[in-house]
Amino acid sequence: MSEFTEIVIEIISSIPSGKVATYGQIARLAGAPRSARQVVRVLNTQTRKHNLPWHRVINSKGEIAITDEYGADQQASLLISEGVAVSDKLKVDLEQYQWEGTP
DNA sequence: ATTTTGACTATGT
DNA sequence: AACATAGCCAAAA
Repeated sequence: MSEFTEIVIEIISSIPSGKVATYGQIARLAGAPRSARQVVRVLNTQTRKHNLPWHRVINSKGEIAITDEYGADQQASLLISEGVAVSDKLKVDLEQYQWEGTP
C-alpha cells in the first residue's frame, strides 16, 4: 500500500455526513493533483474491506458518475437520507454540500 | 492554447 | 486465485 492509498482512505473517512467531496479535491488533498483516477481505484477497492462512505464522493460537476445503475441509485438515496439534496436523482448542489476538506 | 478531471483496466507480486 | 498499484488518453472548461 502506498501512502497515497492510505491518505485517500483517511480523507474519505473524514467526510462528514451531509457533505460530499469531489475526486479532484481528494486527489489534491492526497498530494496527487492529476490522479483523480487513483482516488477512484481506492474507492472501489478499499470500500469493500473498510466501510468507506463512497456515496459521499462524486465527480467535479457534483454528479454521481457511477456506471453501476443500482449503485448510483443507492448512492442518491443514501445522500438524500443524510440530508443532501440530490436533484435529478444524480446531481448534488456542490455549492451547498461540497466538503471544505481541511479548513 | 493549457489545465483539469476521470466511479477502469491491465499488470505485477 | 487474490490483492494492490499505476497510468494513458480523451473530453471539457
